[in-house]
Amino acid sequence: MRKTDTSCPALIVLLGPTGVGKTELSLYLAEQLQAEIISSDSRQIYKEIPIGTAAPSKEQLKRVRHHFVGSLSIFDYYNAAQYEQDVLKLLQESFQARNIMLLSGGSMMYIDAICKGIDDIPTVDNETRKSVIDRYQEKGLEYLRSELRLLDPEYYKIVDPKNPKRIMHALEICYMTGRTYTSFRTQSAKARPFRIVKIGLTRPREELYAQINQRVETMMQEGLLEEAQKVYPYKHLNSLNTVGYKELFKYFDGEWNLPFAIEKIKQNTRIYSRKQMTWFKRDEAITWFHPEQTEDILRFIRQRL
RNA sequence: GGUUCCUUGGAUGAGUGGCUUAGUCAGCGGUCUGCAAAACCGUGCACGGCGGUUCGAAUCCGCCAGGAACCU
Repeated sequence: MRKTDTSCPALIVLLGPTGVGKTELSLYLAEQLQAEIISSDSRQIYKEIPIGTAAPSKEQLKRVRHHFVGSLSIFDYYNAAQYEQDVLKLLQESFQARNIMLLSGGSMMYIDAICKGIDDIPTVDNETRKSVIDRYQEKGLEYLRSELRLLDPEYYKIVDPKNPKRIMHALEICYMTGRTYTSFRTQSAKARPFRIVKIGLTRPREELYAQINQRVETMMQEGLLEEAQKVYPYKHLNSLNTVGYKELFKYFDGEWNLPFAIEKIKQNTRIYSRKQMTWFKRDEAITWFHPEQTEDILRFIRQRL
């Protein structure tokens, strides 16, 4: 019954750790399925850093229409909730002309934002953000915790007590809205007006690591160093708190030599890929394939359309 | 040839005669609802070799091996 329900459009989600081979496969699938690609990559979205984020090349972008690749500047503020809104809006329009779209990427939280939704929490304004950061720096984590215990005892009980980011965010919301952070948390997935088919790409660890190491070498040949040099003056930006850049910034700072920095890029990319797998593993809706099983994947998708 | 010093887990690096033996990084596992390629948590692995002293040594002594500095 479900497989013949063509009235409901489908979003194919192609996910997996960095370097596993999503980009190439996504092009093939999109062509076969006549779909457009929505990138779900929190860094490829910035136009100034295509090399180090392994964004699709100009040629690849020509083959299939892409969205959210190079569409922002590193100076823009962006987050998963905005991404959710933007993609939902795009999907609504796209599904009028076609029945299938392909979401491809590895940013765990961005993918979940589309598939499950994010709670409706107001965006934190700059003053609030700054004041909370200041308090943290002046008075420390312990102080923030005691504040949270007062303002939102319920969240205080479950929050990771050593993670400043989580505590600060909860406080930002409390200060800004005068309500508890808990009151915004629904902890439930939102319904979507389209079907979601999740395909995970994976490969044996040695294989993935070899691929990652190789890709870093390629990036260097393609000019990663120059690209990093250009954005070096803005290294404090969150968008540049990114593997491949933060290591080269240390090289520019004179802290590391270049070969060491390159090794670190490889290592940190491997670490990142592992974290991605940790996140994806618990999602039982994902069907896993090796990236070379292209025909199996295509068949799998078609069975569900 | 002589004198002195060093030798700790994959890397780095503290340390004390016993109180199960640091820390950091990597490795491995995990958390995750607003900067997420972020932030955070958990965890295996050792005291160069052989003897001796001692109730007990990685910590003291001897010899051996490897390394460093200085002297003739």
